[in-house]
This record gives sequence, C-alpha cells and structure tokens, in this order.
Amino acid sequence: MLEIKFVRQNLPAVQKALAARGAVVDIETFKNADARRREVLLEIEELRHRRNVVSDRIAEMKKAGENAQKLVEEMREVSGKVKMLDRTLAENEDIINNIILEIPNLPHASVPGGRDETDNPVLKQEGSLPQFDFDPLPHWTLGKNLGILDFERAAKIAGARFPLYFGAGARLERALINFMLEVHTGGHGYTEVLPPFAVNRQSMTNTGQLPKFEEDLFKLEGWEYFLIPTAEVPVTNIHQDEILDENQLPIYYTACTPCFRSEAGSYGKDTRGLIRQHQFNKVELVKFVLPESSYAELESLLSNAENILKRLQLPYQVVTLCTGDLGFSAAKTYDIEVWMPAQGVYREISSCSNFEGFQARRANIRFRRKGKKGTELVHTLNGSGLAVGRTVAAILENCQQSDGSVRLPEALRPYMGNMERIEP
RNA sequence: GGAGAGGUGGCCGAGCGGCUGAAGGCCCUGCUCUCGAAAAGCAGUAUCCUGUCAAAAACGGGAUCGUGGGUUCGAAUCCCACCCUCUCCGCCA
Repeated sequence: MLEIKFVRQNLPAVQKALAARGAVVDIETFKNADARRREVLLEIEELRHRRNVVSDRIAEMKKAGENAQKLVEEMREVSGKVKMLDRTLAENEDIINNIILEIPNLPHASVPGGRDETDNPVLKQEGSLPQFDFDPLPHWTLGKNLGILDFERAAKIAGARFPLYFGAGARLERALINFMLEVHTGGHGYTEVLPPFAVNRQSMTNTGQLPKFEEDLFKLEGWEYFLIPTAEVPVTNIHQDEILDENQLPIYYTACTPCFRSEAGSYGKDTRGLIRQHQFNKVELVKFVLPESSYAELESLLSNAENILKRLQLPYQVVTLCTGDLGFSAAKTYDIEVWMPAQGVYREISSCSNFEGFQARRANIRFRRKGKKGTELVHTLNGSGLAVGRTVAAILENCQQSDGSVRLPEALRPYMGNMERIEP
C-alpha cells in the first residue's frame, strides 16, 4: 500500500510508475473520494469540537444546579448531524481504501523497464552446465524410474498437481530442508521459525495477496482462513501492529513451510513433474530492516539464497525482474533460475524482493529511532532459500548418470546418511 | 462442546458516566550529583488523522482504553454482537 498522502501529492508520478508496470488505477474516483473525505472530515471535526466544549459546559451547569436543557437539546441535534456525516465519511474511506489496496508498489529507480519476463536482463550466470553423453531425462521420468516420485497415485489421493515421494525421494526432500535451514540459521544468521500454515484475511491483505489475488489462494470452507501460498505471509505478519526499537533491527527469520497455490490460470502449463504444484515445500527468508539499508540487505539476501545453489553445485542465473514482470508488492526483485538440462532452460527457483515500506504500511510494522520522536515504517524483504521441490527436480536432472542413477551433491550427503547416489 | 475470568500506553497496572489521553510503577531520554559508573533527585516520554504552512518545526482541532454497533448532551466506564487470551470440566491428537 502506498501512503494516501503520497498518492494525493504525486498523482502524475504514481500514474507514470504504474503504467510502467502495466497497472491501471482509477485515479479519478480516488481524487473525488479523497477530496470529499477531507471536506466531510473538516465539518465533522468542527461539530465534534463544539460538542466537546458545550458538553463540558453542561457538566459545569449541572454541578452548579442550573438548567442546561436548552444546550442539551441543541447538542442532540449536533450529534445527529455528526452521525450522518460519519456515514458519508465511512463511505468515502471505503472507496479510497479499496483503490489504494489495489495499487501495486512503485518500482525502484534501478528496476529495468520492460513488458514481461522476456525483458528481464540476466545479471549473472554461475556454475558450469553439466555435459551428458546421453539424452538427459526429465526429472519426472527419473523419479518414476527410481521409484521415488509417483504422480499417478498422488492424483488418486488428491488430484493433479500434488506430490507423492517415496523412500530416498522423500528423504532427499527432508535432507534439503535440513540442509537449507542449517545453512541459513548457521552462517547466515537467520532465526528459525515454524509459523501457522493457515492465516486470516488481515494477514493476507498485509502482505499483498489480498484483496486482488484471492483466486490464487486456497480458502478453508466455512472458515475465514486461507492456506498460506508462502511462508512470507505468516512470517512477515509476526510483527504486525508492532513498534520495534531501532536496535532490534535487522531481524532475520527463516521458515520451512508447505505452500499452497491454486495455480488458477496456469492450466496446461508445466503439467508434468515438480515444477508447478498445488502443494510444495519452501524454505523462506524474511527480513525486517532499516529503510536506509534495505537495498544492501536485498543483495545479501540474494547471496544467501545463491549460496544454497553454490553449495549444491547447481548451475543457475540471476535475472532482475523488469517493471512489467514485477510482483504486486515488490519494489525490486531478483529471480534465481536453476538450470534444467532435460528442457534446456533455466527455471525460477527463488525470488528475492525488497518491498520497502509497502507491506509494513499495510501490516503497520514500525520502529522508533533512538532519541527521535515519532515512528517510521520498517522495510521488509523476503526470498526463497529455496523452493524445495524444484531443488529436488534440479538435482535429479543435473546429477543424473548414464546408468539412471543420481549422484548426490557432496554437501547433501551428511543429511542423507552419507548416501552417495540414488539408485533404482 | 459446557462453566467462569479477562483484554487499558513500549511493558506492568489503576480507573468503572463529565474534573481521565488516561493515576502509580517500570523501561527509555535529558539534566543534577560523581573522576566516571551505579544509586538518588528533577524533568520529559503514546499513536493516527487533520488545519495554519511550500515544507519542517511549532501551535490549534479531532480520534484512539480488543473490534464493530447502540444508549447518552457527554462512554475506557452502561447495553448488544463479534474476535482474542486465560482457568476448570468433557472430548481428541
């Protein structure tokens, strides 16, 4: 959410920035409702002031034993008027709120212009692509051959786009989770968190999933709860409505949670394998930082996520999302894309974003500077460190051998009981 | 599911129709004292909206005692609904 005052004072700039994203906002309605709101507010405050003054007078008169009936009647009228105006005020505030909640964040000045993902510039490429003297198999075939992935049975249990792992596959997923969490809580300095996997409407609104993207979420029938699409939601909301001390910042959290996504609108896309599932595990990194350091924190967040791929020796590239591909709440985002040899493409495995004050304003997360009056919004950031299912897919494809086995990255072996390879 | 208790500022906690944006304490900040620190003393210390203003500061106004309604000239205080927390009983992992 942008600040109302800011939108009011910078309408042209806001419109221009939103056009770069391809977002359309009803600025006219906003302007009218905003003007009307302030007009009504002024009137209400004047009436209330009068009522406050006269009410005190009535109290005095009553104490002195005087008759205040005339004033009482007059104030009865004033109160009725206030009540009516209150309704008008609320109506206009609703209009403003509905619009402002649907305005995406403004892209940071360093974000490259562009229309969609094809315009995302590659920032760097790391690791060397594996060379095969055979045709590398897609991970779903490898998984089936190895007896560790079973999408047919998963479909029986739940439906399409649900995972079912067996044996070394299930263990690989668990090993990756432990490996990632150990790396982040160790050298990277994150505190591990295990949050709720369902959240309320307010939390979803705070991080920006609602009100615009409700169709992407799983909602529990008969409950005002949503399954989380990412740990970003519960973890960012840990500090909602809090005023933090400057010296508490920065705060780093990491959490592994299942993520649930309806994937509405992606029918027919990535229908095979672990790439696009209704349920997947993800290790998430979340930061609460001082505004002046948030872009440096974005760089270190990115390198924390990259570190996992480096230690797993998986080749990847980093792209900067262009204005047209930027997510709703983000001011700047880097995507890390891992090499998938069977398809010969890089696939997103992590997304690292700086939201600046956008989520903090919605979630009301502020801090106080030492010796200074007032509060400021913290800046929030998050990134995947990493999506676990896709990491499994990447390991299977990149580390496959001609005999159909998969040679495990060395960093992972301690978490797999020193297993060196997964064999049929 | 049944019975009860409670939600007040950064924290603890008093208040239970007007004199309360809220006693008292703690934390924090500044000053005094001290070579310095501690202790002690003094002072300050909520947030949001809004007006004057180019802006900041300052000053004025309004709102906020879980949330939303209601009663009243006037509500932290009375009424209703909802949310949340805690205790006991039952049930269940």
